[in-house]
Amino acid sequence: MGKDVSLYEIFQRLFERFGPQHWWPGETPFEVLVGAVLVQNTAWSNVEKAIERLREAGLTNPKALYSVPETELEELIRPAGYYRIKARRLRNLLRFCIERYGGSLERMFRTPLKELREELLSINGIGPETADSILLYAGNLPTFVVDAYTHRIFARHGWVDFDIDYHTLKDYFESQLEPDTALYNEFHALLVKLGKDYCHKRQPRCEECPLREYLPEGGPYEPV
DNA sequence: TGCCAGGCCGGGT
DNA sequence: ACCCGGCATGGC
Repeated sequence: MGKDVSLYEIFQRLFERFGPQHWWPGETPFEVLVGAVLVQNTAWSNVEKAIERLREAGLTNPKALYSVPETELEELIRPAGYYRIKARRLRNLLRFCIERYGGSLERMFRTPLKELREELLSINGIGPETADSILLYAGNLPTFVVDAYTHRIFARHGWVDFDIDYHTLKDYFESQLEPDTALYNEFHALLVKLGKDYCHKRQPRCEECPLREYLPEGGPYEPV
């Protein structure tokens, strides 16, 4: 796997082209945590509207947000889509933060990475990408975030199989890269930028893609 | 108009 | 152990 491509080289290409992305687009660790749930299979533009409503309502910490009745929370986050299931998932996460860490994210993120990751994954509604996004972007802990863009970009180049699972791809990145929070943060952000601009699901625009020289003969691979 | 977006869960084979 | 439908809004 990986076909002798250097991830550092790929990172360098992307960074030269796009520059620093200053991710995650959230002002505080709490907003990042909330955004990680709201963005599940959803465009970020929709999530922004929901976060803005929470901010306007002064719901800026776990206890405050958990005190909001579920049906009211549903209406607040409605622009983010899947609003009923996301309200439930968000409350599952908030309850965990409150019951386990007294509502202090600072305390929560002092927990050893592997241990906290397992705890997050045990919450209904928190899968591997949401957990890793919270750990990396809210907690500054060195865990690599894999998402649909990462998978699509790497599979289309033939660097990994289309049917690779989340943890195998994650482990591939972490085995090739030093455990560096800033690097993981920037790399994932750059992959999302590349994905949005050049690697859409239906119509990739390889002509101007910064990785075009790595394309396989005959264009990008497709799922079998 | 229809397709897509920074997933995840639960029920059915 | 897979496989698949459901969840929902907003932008192009």
